Formats: sequence, structure tokens, C-alpha cells
Amino acid sequence: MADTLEQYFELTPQGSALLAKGVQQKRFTRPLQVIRKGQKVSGAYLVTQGQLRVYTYTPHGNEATLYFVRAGETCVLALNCLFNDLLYPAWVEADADTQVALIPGAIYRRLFETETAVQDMTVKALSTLVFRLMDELEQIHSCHLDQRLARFLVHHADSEGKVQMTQQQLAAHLGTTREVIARLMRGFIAEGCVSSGRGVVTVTDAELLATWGKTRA
Amino acid sequence: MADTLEQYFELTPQGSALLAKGVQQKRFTRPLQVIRKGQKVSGAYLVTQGQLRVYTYTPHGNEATLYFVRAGETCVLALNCLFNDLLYPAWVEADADTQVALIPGAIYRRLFETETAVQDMTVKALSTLVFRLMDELEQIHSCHLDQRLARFLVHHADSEGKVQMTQQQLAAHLGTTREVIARLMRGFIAEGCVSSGRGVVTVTDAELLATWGKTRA
DNA sequence: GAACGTGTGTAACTAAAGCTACAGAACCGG
DNA sequence: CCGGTTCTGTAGCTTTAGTTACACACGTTC
Repeated sequence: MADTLEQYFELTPQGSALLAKGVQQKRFTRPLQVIRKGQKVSGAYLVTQGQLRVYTYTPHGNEATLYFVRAGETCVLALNCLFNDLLYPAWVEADADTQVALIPGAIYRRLFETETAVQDMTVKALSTLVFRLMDELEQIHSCHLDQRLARFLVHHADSEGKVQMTQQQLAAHLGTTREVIARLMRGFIAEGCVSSGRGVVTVTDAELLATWGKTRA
Repeated sequence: MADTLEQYFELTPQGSALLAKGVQQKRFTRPLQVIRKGQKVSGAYLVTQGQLRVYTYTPHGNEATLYFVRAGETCVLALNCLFNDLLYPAWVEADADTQVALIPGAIYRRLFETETAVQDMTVKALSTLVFRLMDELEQIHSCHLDQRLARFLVHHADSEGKVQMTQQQLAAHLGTTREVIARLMRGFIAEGCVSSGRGVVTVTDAELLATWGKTRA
């Protein structure tokens, strides 16, 4: 089991042994809530497969996704809580087919003190999140929803330009409502850079979409 | 000189020597831009007196304050850039009477590897910022400007309830414009929980202000 | 193939925030 | 005490986003 973990950080033999002793594997076969807001955090979450989604709620009950934790990443908020003895400040949901290694807090702290790989990984993870959050904040300050949606679509399109999400889900990611997404989509479709189907949006002109609101007359 | 620094972290003799060799002190007697967006970061900034203000711009040229770096804190963005070789993603301005210790990047990295005090401080600083940013994001999603302003005032009032800022500065902190602040203030003043003067806002009923928008009819 | 659940499309209305423009008060320096 | 500068107060308009309310399309299942 520790094999899957060691592809992510190189440890000294002692560190390895310590890790092997305490780590727990959790597997999710269907979407499931992992952590609730205000819950006490018991350890570091390292995703080995699939992804976790971290989100909060808007005042009207709409979900707003903060970020994803993909394979090879740890949930930084959990790290935060570990180091500062805080309660978890958001909700976390596992996607289908997700596997997570749970490293108990005490063990993680001890690893952090001695293993440079763990130090590096921790700082890198925190740094990355800081930048993502700052970027997000700046965008909210400086872009209208249409630009944010355009950017989101370009960013999340697969190799064929498809984004496999319902409008409801898109709305959740941007902290808005479905109707607004539909309205903005109409604009995109009118310009011919996107087409829409049930549960999927297809980006047909990423170039145009990426510069939405900048090159417009 | 290193004396002022060592009140913030305890180092081993070797660490202390290394630090003393490389650290530079900078003093600002009047507000001054310290870092521009896109600039390369040369080291870690540790504030020993006064404060730094980190901000971006909205698309229409309004400033929006991201956070402050107070005495005893380091600028986390600079740390980030150091560890990830990135360009600085915002602007930084020093207040009047501010003193900053600049620890060159190479030295900071070496200290980080060996000194647990530096590791701790780094992780703590990053963690704190992550929480602040998340909180900020959540508020933008979930509160109207009036609530955010109310909260800001309550938060920044001194022991006498005074907030020594112009409306322009308040606007900058919330990423909005002066006119909007004036409009919201009118609401607060009408309810009698705030009074306004030139360059100062006085909170007279913090209770009411803190619950603004929750207890309103 | 009828009924139901889930997802999309659209229109009209409301609320929030931003923008423009100006009037007047407080402060500062000569 | 006069003129310039900075700050505050107010009004009206525009844009953006959220809300309400429905119609319809697609799929599934019985």
C-alpha cells in the first residue's frame, strides 16, 4: 500500500517505516461527502486516484467550488488545520472512483520535522493554493461572469473540446445560478464558439472563447 | 541588527551566523512602492516595524487590497515566489515608518532546510494567508457590499471605535469605488451606528453594525 | 408509449453595484 | 483670508447579476 504513496515522495527508511505504520487507505466508488464544515481534521489527505472537490455554500444555498484536489495532491486545508489546530472551513466531496490515503496528524507532523521531501511537498502545496486563490480573487474583482465562464470552459475542456457538466454544475463552480449560465451560454452560442447538449458543453472555438470580452466590439 | 530579527525566530548558532551575513535592513519613512507586479523577487521580506500593504488593481484602475503584512510577519507571496521561482503577482506598498529585513533567497532556502523555527514560521505564514483568502472569497460569494463594509469597519475600529481612513481607502480595501462607500455609509448613518468625518469613520454601535443585514427588517 | 425525472431555453422583473457629474465642506499654504 | 487641494455628500443613470416562472426536450422505466 505504501508503494502507491512513495511515488509521490521519497522518504528515508525511517520515514517510510513511520508512514507505513499509520497510513489508512480509503476508497470511494460513488460521490460522497468526506468532510463537513466545522469538522475536526484527523490527518493529511493524499489523493492517489480520482479527485476531491472542496466547496462552500452561497447564502441562498448554491454550492461554490473552491478548488479540486487531484491525484498526487494533498488537501491543503486539511494540512492547515493540522498545523494550526483549526476546524475545517469548507465541505469536501469525493468523486466516483477516488482513492485517498489518510496520514494521521501526529505522524504527518513527525514526518514534516525530519523528511525534506515532506517539507517540500507541504510548502509547494500551500504555495500553489495561495496562488490559485489569489488568482480567483483577482478574477472576481476584475472580470464579469461571462469572462469567468469562458475561461472556465476553455480551462476544463478535454482534448475534443468537451466539458462534461450540467449547467447546474457549471453554476456551482462559479457561485451563480443555472439561469445565468444559460443566458451567458446563449451569447457564446450566438457567436458560434460553443455548442450545448444535455450534460455537456462543447467548445468549438477556444481562441474566440479565451479572448471573450476583450476583442468584442 | 540581527537582534531585532531574533525576537521573531530562535535559530541555532550556525543559522544565526548565516542570517547575519546576508540580511539587509530597509527603512521607509514615507509611503513607497516596494514591489511591482511581475517583478522578480530577491528574498524574503520580514517586517520589523510598521506594515506593508499588498494589493492588485481592478480593471478600471481601482486598487483592491489583498492583505497587510504587519510587524513580525513575512510577505508570503514573496516566500511563494522564492520557493517556486515565480514572478511577484501583485503590488506592495510600505506605510510610513516601516522597517523591513530582506533575507536573500539563497540564504532563506538554506535556513529553511535546517532550522525548524524557519520551517514553522513559513508554514504558519502560508497557512494563515490561505485562511484569510478563503474567508475573503467566501464573503465575496455570500455577502453584499454593505455587509462586507460593516464587517470591515467593525474589524478595523480602534478602541474608541475610530477607523482612520478616507472613503477612497475604504473603497480600495473592498475593491469598489468611493461613491458606493458613501452610499452605504448613508445607510449606516441613518441607522445611527456610525458617524463620518474627514478621513475618519467612527463606529458608535458596533453591535448593530456587526449584525447588519441579518437583523434588518 | 405514457408518465416521470432531469436538464435546457427563454422572458420579464428586481436588486445590487458601478459610473458620471457636480456641489459643498474641511484643510493647507502662502 | 484667498485659492487650491482633498475629501465627503448626493442624484440619476446604466450595467450586471440574481429571481421567478414556465415551456419544452431528452431519457428511463414501467
